[in-house]
Amino acid sequence: MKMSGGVEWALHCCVLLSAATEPVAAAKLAELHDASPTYLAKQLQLLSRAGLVRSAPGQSGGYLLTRPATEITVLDVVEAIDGSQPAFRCTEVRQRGPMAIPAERCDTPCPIAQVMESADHAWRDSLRAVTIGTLAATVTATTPSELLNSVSAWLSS
Amino acid sequence: MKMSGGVEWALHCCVLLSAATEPVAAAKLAELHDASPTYLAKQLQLLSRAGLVRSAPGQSGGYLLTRPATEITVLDVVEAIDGSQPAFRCTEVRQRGPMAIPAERCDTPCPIAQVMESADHAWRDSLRAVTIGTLAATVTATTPSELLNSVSAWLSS
DNA sequence: GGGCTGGTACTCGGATAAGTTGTGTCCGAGTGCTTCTGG
DNA sequence: CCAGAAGCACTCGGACACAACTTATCCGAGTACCAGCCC
Repeated sequence: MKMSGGVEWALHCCVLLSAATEPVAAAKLAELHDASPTYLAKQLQLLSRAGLVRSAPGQSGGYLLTRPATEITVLDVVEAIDGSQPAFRCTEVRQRGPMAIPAERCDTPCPIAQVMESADHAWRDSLRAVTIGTLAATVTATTPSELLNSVSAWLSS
Repeated sequence: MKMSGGVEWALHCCVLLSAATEPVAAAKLAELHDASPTYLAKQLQLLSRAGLVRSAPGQSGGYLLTRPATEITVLDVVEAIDGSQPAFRCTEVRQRGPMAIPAERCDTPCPIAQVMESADHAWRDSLRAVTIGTLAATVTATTPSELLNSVSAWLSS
């Protein structure tokens, strides 16, 4: 039960991109977060496939959000990186072994799977309630403005 | 983001053990669930270490629940098998890279970690709300009594 | 006949190998900027 | 001086190795039951 480590980097990138007006190259994002440039590039490609960011090729290219940050939920990013499949997958143990229950008598779903699905929904709802915009607002509120300015200045360099 | 497959087997075993009065051997549980005997044995050992089940050695030994099924939550089983660590672990990206924020200025927790922790709590709360007893009651209510009887008869054989 | 002792067969427990998924990396295709040349 | 086109440097994109973890397995230690023996 371990989430991909790339999720954290992807979220940080999205928060940063929400404050950027020009495309930011993957290499810059990687250097800023002290991450593997090539590996973070892979995560950005996943975000691009999910339609959350748009890549701008060329010399002064990079990545940019496709939507306003307030319309991108944390769940969107998590599912883009980590996949949208639930953590628990019922293998229908009931229908296996010497005491197997025939499939036609399994009209009700396995209660274990139900519990897991319910928990998964609760988790996803919690992540869906927060947007990248919310995160960015919290960051700007709790970080000294001088630091924010130095970061944007570093990005332009 | 994938949970250990052993969780499902462990939960099924606990539900079955909640209805057992005599110790049930790991080999029987494995055969009933059509699982690897040795691998399921490992899961049972994890449950034993967590104090959820008690092993009875000897010729007619096996496993038995240590507490009433109504006092064992699904979360207990999940954490016993899959570990109690949260799926997301904050690596404090803020304190890394050229624009690192000094640790002494990080008085507020990373908002990303906060969101993830909140979602994790929601997930755990959902799993904690259901006990093995609840699951067992659902199973007995939705399964024909003849099948339940044949299972207990098979266990005694 | 009852109690004790030794043997045995069964159980669990930890230490030990393969498969699969994440992690990290590399090089090729494509595009926008720059510069040089010609009018 | 301006327009056009070629060159170039930078970008992203997908295909390729490495590592960690989950999965699966084996063999050894320990214990309750059972049979035999002694009292």
